[in-house]
Amino acid sequence: MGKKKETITIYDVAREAGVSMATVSRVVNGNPNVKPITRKKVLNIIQEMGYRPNAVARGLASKKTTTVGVVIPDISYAFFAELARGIEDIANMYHYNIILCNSDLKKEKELQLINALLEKQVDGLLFLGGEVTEEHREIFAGSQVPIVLAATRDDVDAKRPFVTIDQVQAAKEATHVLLNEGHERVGLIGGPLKDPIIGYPRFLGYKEALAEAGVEFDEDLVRLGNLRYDSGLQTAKELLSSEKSPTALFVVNDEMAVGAIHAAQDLGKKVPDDVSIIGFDNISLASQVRPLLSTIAVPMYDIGAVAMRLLTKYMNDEPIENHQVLLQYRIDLANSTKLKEIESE
Amino acid sequence: MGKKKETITIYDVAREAGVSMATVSRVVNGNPNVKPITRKKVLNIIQEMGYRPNAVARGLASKKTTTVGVVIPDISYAFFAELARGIEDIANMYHYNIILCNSDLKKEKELQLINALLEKQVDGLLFLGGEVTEEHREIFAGSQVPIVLAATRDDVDAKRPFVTIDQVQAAKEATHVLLNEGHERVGLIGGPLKDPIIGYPRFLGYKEALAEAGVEFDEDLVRLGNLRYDSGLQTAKELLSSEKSPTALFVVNDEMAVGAIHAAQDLGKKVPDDVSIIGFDNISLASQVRPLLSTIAVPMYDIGAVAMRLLTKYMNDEPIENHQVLLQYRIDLANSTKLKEIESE
DNA sequence: CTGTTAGCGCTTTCAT
DNA sequence: ATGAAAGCGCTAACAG
Repeated sequence: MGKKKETITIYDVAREAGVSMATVSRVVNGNPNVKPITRKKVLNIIQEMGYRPNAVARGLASKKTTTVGVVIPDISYAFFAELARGIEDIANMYHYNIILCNSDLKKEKELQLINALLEKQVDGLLFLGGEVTEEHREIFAGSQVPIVLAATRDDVDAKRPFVTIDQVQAAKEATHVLLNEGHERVGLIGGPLKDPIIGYPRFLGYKEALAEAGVEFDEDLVRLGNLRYDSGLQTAKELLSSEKSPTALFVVNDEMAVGAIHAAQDLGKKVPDDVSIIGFDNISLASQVRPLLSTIAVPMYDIGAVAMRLLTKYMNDEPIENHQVLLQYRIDLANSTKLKEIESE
Repeated sequence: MGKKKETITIYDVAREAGVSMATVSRVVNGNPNVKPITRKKVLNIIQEMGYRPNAVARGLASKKTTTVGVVIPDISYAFFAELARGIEDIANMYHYNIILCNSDLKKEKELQLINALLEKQVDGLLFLGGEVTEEHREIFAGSQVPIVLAATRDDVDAKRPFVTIDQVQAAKEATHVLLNEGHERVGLIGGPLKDPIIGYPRFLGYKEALAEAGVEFDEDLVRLGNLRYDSGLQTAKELLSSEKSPTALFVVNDEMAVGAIHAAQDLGKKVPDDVSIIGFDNISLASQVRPLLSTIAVPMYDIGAVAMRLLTKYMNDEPIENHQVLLQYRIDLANSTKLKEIESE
């Protein structure tokens, strides 16, 4: 595997080309202050010798690595994979590479990963999902590099930049879609309530919508899952075969929502005739199920892209208007709900 | 965002602790040749000063970055996301970080990314998907670091390490599942035939199975898609509403296969009663559809994990038995086919 | 067990 | 337009 080949450095190129290291450096970095003929000569030697600049040495000397760290809960989860794609595309566009780390939402792992990334001298950091605790803030504060939150926010540190959507509002609107269909019993399949990013705010939106509609909150119509398909299938089965089975379900993410659709169908119920279901996220699965899932369309790719773009601005000291951005979501009514028009509040 | 803070180095720690840089370095790197009391003192100073080792400087001095490059077609594609998770988990376990790059299977982009990763002095490289061309081989050969292929292989360079499955054989077996049900017209929804990783070998497996069964290959029963759901939906609709509509379909990946299931259902056909369908990959979608999709279960996570583990062996000069590994796949018969027992050849 | 001393390969003033 | 030289922060012999 080609071991042991002596590495050829900028010094070797300089010697062969009969110029100084500085000049080779200028050529490599596209500095215009090089006579065209010199540039050509150097370029030729570089080609001949197969010289490849050492980015680590460059990083040490210039204090820039053109690498950003990305801490993400789980890349195998469709929602985050899509987000990551947005991040990487923009990073690539600005000539950055990303070091991708899965945190599984574990605080200790998050902290350890953030530290490791800072040690690697990333030029910036994107932190996704997971709660921002005091320990996070401490590390963030001690870091020299810009850090942007994506798909989450820090309610304590009011200054921390972020890119996400208004979770509570979106959840409220999703619930209203069902309430507007005239259901008496609108159930909820939620996520863990300690989860400050999904579980809690979407639960809150549900409750607020009920309150606004003057419908009493009924604990018996609520089940909490772990955001995975099986969990949606399971909890929906419970709910739909319970005594006061809801005739409409707000499920806080698509994966569980599709599970809920199948639960209903397995119980012999028609969706949306017997039970209306609305999800949240708009992952591709939402359009790969029958009936097509109505859902809150979260601009996942854009959240990643915008967050990365924001980060590049910090890294290049560009002027920034909005340090904290709430992206628009869309209510995407398909065939798992009855109403076809978007009701505004 | 905490800019401008003077960076504190190993030298500062050494001074404060009244020891040499070398000793601090030893402490930081867990070198046992340090008197416990000295270690403790240094550790305290490190803590007090909030010293964070600079991995870039370390990388330059030690010629090791504990970072590996990963070139992957598209992280937002479930198959690769799962693979990436396997890669990252093992990388993490061995204290490596991964730089993740999407290539979209574009040759030029692949080459450019590989070069960028090598410039960044990654300790190793994982290359997934995409054809390995002569230009790839040239760069690989000129590189100093180990390079392992995952989910693909190089049929020209017989020495290039890889971890994947036997695509042709698996496709053959998938087709046999359908043939064994006694169908006269077994159709194929394939991928691009120029794709040497999925499209071509799985097509080959299909043809070979027909040949073995003494069934004549009929071009009219074949459609090629782009591996995405919509494409499966579309091509299956064509095929199933054509004159000699097949009564069984081998679809070369799950996403298209689920599209095919829905196409059949949209046409009022029952799966598997009117048409049997078998997919390939076993992404989570396969178990999130009704009927549950029968498929070739590819150990995606394991391919990533094993490839990464193999790479660590190269990086640490560990002895290696198998430089090229074909992982086992499983035939996962669910409800989109009729037969419930695995037929061996 | 600890310190000294060279670099690692490149960028970056500062001269010229 | 080009060169000389001083680091960047750390590891790795080599002494002692």
